[in-house]
Amino acid sequence: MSLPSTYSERNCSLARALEIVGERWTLLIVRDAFYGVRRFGDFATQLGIPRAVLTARLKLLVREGVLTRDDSAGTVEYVLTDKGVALWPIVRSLINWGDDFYSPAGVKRALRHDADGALLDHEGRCEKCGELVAVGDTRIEPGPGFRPTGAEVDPVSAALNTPRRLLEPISAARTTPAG
Amino acid sequence: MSLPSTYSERNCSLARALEIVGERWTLLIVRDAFYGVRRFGDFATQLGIPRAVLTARLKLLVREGVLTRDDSAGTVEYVLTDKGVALWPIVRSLINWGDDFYSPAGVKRALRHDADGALLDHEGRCEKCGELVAVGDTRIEPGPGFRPTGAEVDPVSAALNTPRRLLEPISAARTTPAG
DNA sequence: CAACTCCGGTTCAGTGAGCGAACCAGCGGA
DNA sequence: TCCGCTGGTTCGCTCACTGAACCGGAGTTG
Repeated sequence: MSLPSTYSERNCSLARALEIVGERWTLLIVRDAFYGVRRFGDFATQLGIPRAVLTARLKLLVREGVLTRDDSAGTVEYVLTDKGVALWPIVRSLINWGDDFYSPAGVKRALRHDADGALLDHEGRCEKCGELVAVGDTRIEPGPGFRPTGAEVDPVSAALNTPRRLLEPISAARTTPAG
Repeated sequence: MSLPSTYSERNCSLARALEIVGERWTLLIVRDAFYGVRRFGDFATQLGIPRAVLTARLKLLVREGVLTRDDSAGTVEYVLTDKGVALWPIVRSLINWGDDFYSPAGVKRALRHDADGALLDHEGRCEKCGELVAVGDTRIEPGPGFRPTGAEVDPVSAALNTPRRLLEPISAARTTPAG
């Protein structure tokens, strides 16, 4: 959020957190990272974000240790660190609030415990086994409020609208097209 | 966040939520509302936000049903609605993340179950009784990471740095000064 | 009733961030 | 050698944020 560095209320961790993830687009980038997006171009097309802004946000997130920039595999990959994964409760509660108040037809994307397929409650617990479900054990899939746009021919969008586990890279969907 | 209204990814409740609470300053205003701030001038001085921006944010939050503007008591009061109180998990998880990664000396403000004085865990449960603590039953007080700035002579700041329950208005602290 | 104060705003010029579209460079194949 | 893919950078334009001054109604005081 780049509040003035002489920000008066240093004693609030909320302000500190917002300096990192409070800027425009940043949490949407993080969300896509949870969904498995890892490549610059995929973030750009999925979000429709200006590429210069995307560059700036990715740089900030890497500098702050939320993402790592992995260059070793020939293609650049941006992957969530543990610190980034720790943002999941924030992302989840924002999704829940949006679903509760702006999606009368039901949740747009349902979160399930991958092990037993049961839905998660608002605290992130499995409604069947009561377990606190880890991010990697969470499956996401279109819910009753989902509205297919019909124009998702690109493999990345198609992969994102298919039931899959969080953090699982979608790169596979690109290199091995569905057809 | 005022994403372009033709925002491509309508199927994400996160984007919808960020259109309301993702703009600069908005979540800080909501946080202060949880802390008991209700008056225009108090928001302005506590946050150091430009008054024109504060006007715009309050208007948006009232229009969206997060706050109500109560004019009946002679003075204008902005109070959280149920929809606004439902933002608490978002605010709490942001505070937790900020404390975890940017406050090595410990939490800046501790959240406790007012009934038994025990701390809350990251899910908002009382560590002693295990109960999911409602917002109004939460007490907030300076924690080990708190750094007194020493210059808080105004009664509002003083009240905010004193153990007190969430949502309890600080108006009392203004009309009945401590001395 | 006039002067003063408090308070919730509005106005306004200056600036910086976001925007979109074009451009650039390295690399791997054909 | 040419081509296309990919991860960026460059560059005007616009618009929201900034800070400081100003405004007007409601008490209140002499």
